[in-house]
Amino acid sequence: MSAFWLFKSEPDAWSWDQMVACGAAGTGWTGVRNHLAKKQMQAMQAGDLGFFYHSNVGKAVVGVVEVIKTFHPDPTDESGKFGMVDVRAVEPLPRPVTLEEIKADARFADMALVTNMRLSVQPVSAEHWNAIRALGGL
DNA sequence: GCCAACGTTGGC
DNA sequence: GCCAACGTTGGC
Repeated sequence: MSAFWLFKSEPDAWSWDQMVACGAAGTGWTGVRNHLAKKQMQAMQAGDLGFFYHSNVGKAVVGVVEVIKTFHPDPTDESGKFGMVDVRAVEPLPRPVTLEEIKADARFADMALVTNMRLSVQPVSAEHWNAIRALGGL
């Protein structure tokens, strides 16, 4: 059974539009320098789906991505300690789901986005996945 | 731009 | 191996 994830990115650094521009070939999710986030990526399988979340500017889930390559070295990591997965854009949410909405909804009280907001790559339960998709109009 | 939360580093 | 200092993230 495949799992669900959430990838955070500051749109100034890497935006959904840039993700879409990479097309089916996707791109490496570089730059993760956190061991807990690394652990999440090591658990990912090709075909797993994730939300693309814009932090800081927008603060909303804006799209769906698919993991297309499992954990492998991150060329931007000089220490060699971390790594990345490759992801591609699948589809945008017709209506972005904002952090404000997620925080206001009791269903998401135990979601990592709320309880551990600083984790940049996090797992999402099937319940949360379906609820946010529905809020986003998918 | 500020600051709280949290992770990491480095001295002991 | 502990813990204080420091750096970074990210909401506000």
